[in-house]
Amino acid sequence: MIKLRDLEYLTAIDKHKHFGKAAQSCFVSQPTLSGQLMKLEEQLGLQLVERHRRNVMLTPAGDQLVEEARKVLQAAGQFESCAKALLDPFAGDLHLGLIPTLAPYLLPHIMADLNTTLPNINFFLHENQTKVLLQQLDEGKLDVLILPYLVEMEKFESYQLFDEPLMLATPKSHRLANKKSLSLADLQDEKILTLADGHCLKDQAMGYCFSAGAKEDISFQATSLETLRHMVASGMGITLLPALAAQGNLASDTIHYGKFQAPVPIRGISLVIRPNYSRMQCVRAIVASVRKSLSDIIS
Amino acid sequence: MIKLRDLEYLTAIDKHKHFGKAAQSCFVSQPTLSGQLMKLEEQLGLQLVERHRRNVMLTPAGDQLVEEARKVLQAAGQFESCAKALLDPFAGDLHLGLIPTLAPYLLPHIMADLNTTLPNINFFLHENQTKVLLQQLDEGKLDVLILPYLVEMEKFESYQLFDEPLMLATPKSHRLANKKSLSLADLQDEKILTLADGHCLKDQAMGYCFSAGAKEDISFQATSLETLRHMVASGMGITLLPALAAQGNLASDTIHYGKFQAPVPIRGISLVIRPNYSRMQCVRAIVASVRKSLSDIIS
DNA sequence: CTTAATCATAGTTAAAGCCTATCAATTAAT
DNA sequence: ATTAATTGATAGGCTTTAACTATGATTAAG
Repeated sequence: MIKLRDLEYLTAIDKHKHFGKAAQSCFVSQPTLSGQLMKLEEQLGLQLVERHRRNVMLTPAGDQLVEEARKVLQAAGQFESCAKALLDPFAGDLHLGLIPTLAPYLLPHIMADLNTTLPNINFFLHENQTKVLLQQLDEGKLDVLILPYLVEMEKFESYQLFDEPLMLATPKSHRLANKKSLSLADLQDEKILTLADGHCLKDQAMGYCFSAGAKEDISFQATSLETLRHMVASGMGITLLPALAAQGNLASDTIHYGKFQAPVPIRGISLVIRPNYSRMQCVRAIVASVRKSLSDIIS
Repeated sequence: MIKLRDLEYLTAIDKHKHFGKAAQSCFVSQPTLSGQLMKLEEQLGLQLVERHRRNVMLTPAGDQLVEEARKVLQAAGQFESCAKALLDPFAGDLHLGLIPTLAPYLLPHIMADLNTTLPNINFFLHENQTKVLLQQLDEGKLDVLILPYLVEMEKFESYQLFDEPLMLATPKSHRLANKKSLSLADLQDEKILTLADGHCLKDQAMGYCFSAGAKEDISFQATSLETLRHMVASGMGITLLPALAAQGNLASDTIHYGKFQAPVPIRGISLVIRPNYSRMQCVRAIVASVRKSLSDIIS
């Protein structure tokens, strides 16, 4: 295998037409350059340089190969400068995965600061259900997930970002809408509207509801939080909504969002990465930025 | 300095996503590849590979650098295949220098066989006076000269090709035109037309003439053999012409070309190269070809 | 719980690259 | 003409490094 150093020696000889000077320009001794060049010639099986006492010149073969050598060295230089540019840990593309019940309500609160804090990171946003996101994270298609933490993620590395309370969304006219102090126990025997299977919010919300003695309304399953919200607004039932979704879009005339007393049902939003993920500095910056952005909103 | 082998390891990892298989494809042991790759990462200061037990993947930086690495390796491959192509000693460009009093009369006799014998050599022909040719040979602008040998060429390497007799060119009406047996002594007291200074033929021809007791006609100097020939044809005098020039273009009605008896004046045509010239096999083939071509013509 | 797979580590060896010192050949100068 | 300087090649020794084998640690799967 050709060595890049040898190509440097060759181009140096071409430039200086003088072994001593060429060696100096390569910061090696003259015998070193002389020897390496001879080895290269032997390896290629052809003479590259005509040696004369007073006068060194390249053979036609040497001339052609110097051209090729320059191309190789240029490519190598590009490799190195590319590596140098990549050295900035706070630059490059970053694929962020979020779940549908979080993305549209969270992103408006965090992207501004993320883009300010990490101006050289290009964020690509991917919205998918937890299972898909984990798969893609594992495959390397995604770099970072932001979603509710589940035990099945223990093989990954995760950072707690914030706890998002779940609120009770009811029609204004509902008996629970005007209750002074609301607790999970109040849900007993209520029928709860839910999202479709696959949304982790459904499992979490229904977990709380079941333990409170409420039941799932199996007559309909919403495919998104917004349809769910519309169903509540049109009086078809009540449901648990994440605080960010409740806060953002009030639909205030028709829906009442009730805060629970302690113990408040929550979902713990975490940032998840592969263990050994290469851009930890970047991850830490994201964690800090999101926590900061959320500290003002979740009180 | 980056090493090409490391780039191969990197691309192999990208291809196989598996250290063992990648190592196998590079014909090294897995620890070797593992270690070299780690060194490369350390050297660049950035992580290229995410290592997991079950799953190896490139970091975004690694992904980009694999692209660069491929370009470098491709350039290196081109270098090597170019060297391979140059391995054929009977291929490539060859710059041949000749003097004006020889080129137009010799080339028609030798080029056909040269092109047949060395089909992959591209001959570039350069016509100049001896002094210029020697300078250009020394500078490497020319590879091979074909010209009359002079002692000042002893620092070069030379191969005798053939002896070209000099003939006496006279008008048909000249007293020497019809002489049965012609010798140099017959030139005594004749005035000889000559070429301009700088043409080595002038010096050689006049050397013979002077020692025979002839004189130079200083009233005019021809800039080429053809003008010289025309001057003879128009009766302005006599001159010595090289046999090849006499043979080719007879101008037979008006000029008589006389052969000298022994000692025949000649110029010894040699092939001259730099000592240590790299393409000796090619040179030997040229020498053989020219000698063969000329053996039929100079008898 | 054990087995297999996979990447990292440790220790060793062989080769390669580099250095200093010196030689040989040539040119330039006294 | 002899000496001094230049220049590329050679010799011998040192250091680095790339390679190997053997082994360890961790995880996934049977």
